[in-house]
Amino acid sequence: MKREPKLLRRAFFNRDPRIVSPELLGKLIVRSDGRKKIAGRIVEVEAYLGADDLAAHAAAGRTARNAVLWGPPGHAYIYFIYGVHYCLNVSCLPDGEAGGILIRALEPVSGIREMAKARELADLDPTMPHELRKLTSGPGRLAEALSITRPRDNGKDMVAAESDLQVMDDGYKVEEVAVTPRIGITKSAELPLRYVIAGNAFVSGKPQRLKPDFKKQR
DNA sequence: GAGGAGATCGTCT
DNA sequence: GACGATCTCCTCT
Repeated sequence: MKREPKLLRRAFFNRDPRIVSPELLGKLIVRSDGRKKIAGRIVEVEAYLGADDLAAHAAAGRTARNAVLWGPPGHAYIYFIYGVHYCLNVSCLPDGEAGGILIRALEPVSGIREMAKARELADLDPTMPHELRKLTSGPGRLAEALSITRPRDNGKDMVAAESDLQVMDDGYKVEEVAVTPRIGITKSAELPLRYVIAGNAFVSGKPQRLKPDFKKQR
């Protein structure tokens, strides 16, 4: 099933975020740190649109802060929030049109020790599922785990071969996508623009109660 | 287990 | 000068 990860093409992101979001689930975010690869599988995203979407940073028009959202597709838009956290988005749509996808949660795939160190959870036990969740189950958490910051990564091309922050496809197939309203916003809060891999344990928020018929996934 | 508050700063009004 | 696409810790039940 899975194969050697391949870089996504820019054309993948040159579409409406609502189209790209569900397809982005199951792909890998890969941080190259020297020889080390730190990777996580995308299990939760939110689409943010342009002027019509009041919750989007692009809604107020183009500013120095959100310029990446208006630029070419496949680039990293990193913003700083609550004076504490960074969050990672990938720009969508062609140069001149605003749109992006917030990466809200990852399932750790490789470099778990490095993630734990970056999160200052050095004594975390990677064999305990509820401990692993603390690494990347939330936008602020995953940015910290991958050492993503605005000064370092904003505007970075995520589909360039030489980039140290990339989006890749290893052939993983998502079985079921669930769609819900977005989290933590007040404007346009009713729009169903949050996409998650149904039943995945690394989705942010309170751990989902597993249904009795839930088949443990591999 | 649930709920609330504090942290802390860039960005825009 | 206000506030935000969040997380953690603390208190109360």
